[in-house]
Amino acid sequence: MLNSEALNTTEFLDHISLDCVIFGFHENELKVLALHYKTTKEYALPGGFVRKDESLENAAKRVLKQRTGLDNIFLKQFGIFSDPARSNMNPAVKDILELGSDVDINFFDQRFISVGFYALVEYTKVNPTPDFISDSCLWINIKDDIQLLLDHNHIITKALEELRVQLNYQPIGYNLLPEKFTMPELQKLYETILGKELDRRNFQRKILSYKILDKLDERRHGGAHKSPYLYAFNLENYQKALNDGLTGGW
Amino acid sequence: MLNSEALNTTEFLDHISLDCVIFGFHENELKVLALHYKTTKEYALPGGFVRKDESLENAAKRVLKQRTGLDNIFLKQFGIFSDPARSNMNPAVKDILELGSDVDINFFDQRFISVGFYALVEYTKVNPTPDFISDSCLWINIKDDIQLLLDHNHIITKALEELRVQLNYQPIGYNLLPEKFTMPELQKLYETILGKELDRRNFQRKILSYKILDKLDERRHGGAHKSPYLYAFNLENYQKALNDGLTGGW
DNA sequence: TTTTTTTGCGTCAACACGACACAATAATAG
DNA sequence: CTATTATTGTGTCGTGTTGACGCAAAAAAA
Repeated sequence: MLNSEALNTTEFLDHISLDCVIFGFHENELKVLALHYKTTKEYALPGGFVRKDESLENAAKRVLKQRTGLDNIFLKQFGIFSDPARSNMNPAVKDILELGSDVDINFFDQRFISVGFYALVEYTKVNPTPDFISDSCLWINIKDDIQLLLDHNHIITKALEELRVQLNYQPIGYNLLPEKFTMPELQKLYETILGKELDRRNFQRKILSYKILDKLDERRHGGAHKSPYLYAFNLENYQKALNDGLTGGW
Repeated sequence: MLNSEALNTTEFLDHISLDCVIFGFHENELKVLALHYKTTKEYALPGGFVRKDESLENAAKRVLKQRTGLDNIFLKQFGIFSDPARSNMNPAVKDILELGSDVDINFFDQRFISVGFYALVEYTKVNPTPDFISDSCLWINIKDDIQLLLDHNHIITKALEELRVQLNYQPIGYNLLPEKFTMPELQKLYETILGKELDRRNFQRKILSYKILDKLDERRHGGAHKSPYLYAFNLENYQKALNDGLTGGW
């Protein structure tokens, strides 16, 4: 089961790792992609190391591609986790030891400074794929407070804080929702990220004022009650809003 | 001139460096602290490496203390610079070679992933102190477009962008201005960071609405024309605004 | 004493925001 | 087939915020 990434630790820079908080939105819940280790049965964030001729961003994209199958996803570096004690007694080392004597245990047992990235992905497009020390790759619900490896819970908390800040000066949603969606769905996404409820009518007025949505002629049928209109993001204006920011302030 | 930091390269983690963009405000100009190398005569940002038992934040604080003499200054990690090509052909290696054969040239000549921090300091309190490969430590004006080492100009640009973002959801000024200051001085600081002019009266109304300023009974005399009132930051409310954010958005 | 520039304080219309009202739907229950 | 019920589309209204600008007071310099 060992793949080439696991064996050739000499390909990687020492001391530097990265962890990805991959956010997905499904059934009105905010979820994060996690791995479940074969041996210690612990949960962990998908992570990886940096090749000696590779940028951090490319390393993160490589990890994301391997765990989700996706390219071109929204990705942002949001923090660094460098407490010297953070990787002491890393139980994942046990998982790696089980994999055989050809594994460079010295590489995995060193101190790592980990760079945190968060990614926004469309839940249904993800094909969760475990790595060589995991038996599964799965979505965990943020609200479930599942205990993760090392400081990974802390990393998720910090990623969510950054995502909330981002919500205030950038549009969000294109990466998390399907192509067509209803206004209540978009609102639920915002409410879930913010952790609080918003007024339905004021939300619609504000989000429409950004001009990043195209109202379609279609409606979503099948649900009970009045069928809502479908919307799609106007990519041109969305991209402009990403670059210029939304509210401005000064 | 070699200090212990220069000699004991084995104390440091490989591949990881940090660079500090230390902002100061003087004579209505935004400045950045830079080093001037002895041999290559190049300008560079103050930087350093991470001890094997030290967090990145503490390493940055150590560098700041050494270059400015200051403790407890505003410090924020704002980006990582990891392009594999960024430290190729580093001319600073030449500077280090000149310092003698007891220098571990292999340490300095490796690939570095550099973590960027920016700091906000009170100009007059800084005691600029060169390091062992520099003959001077000096303030350079951001507008002067002085050519710096490697990607350091790019790092400054990114730091300034982050500072501008910060301006929109956090108060700024306590770390950059003296204890007492006038409203026009505070406005000039904002205008310099933003790179645009603001309406005097609207600026005052908005900044006062944040309740982070105490208006003093003193005025600044000596300048030509009407003497402006002095203000001081209300530290309690300032700290609250730092934690809670200013405008909110959602 | 006059001039010139800056500062303190204020006004007004346009716009944005929070709270809430009401009619139109659409699946479902009777 | 009709009534029910929860949800959605649209609008209003009072309040607060913002941008643009007016004017008199002040203080050094002419």
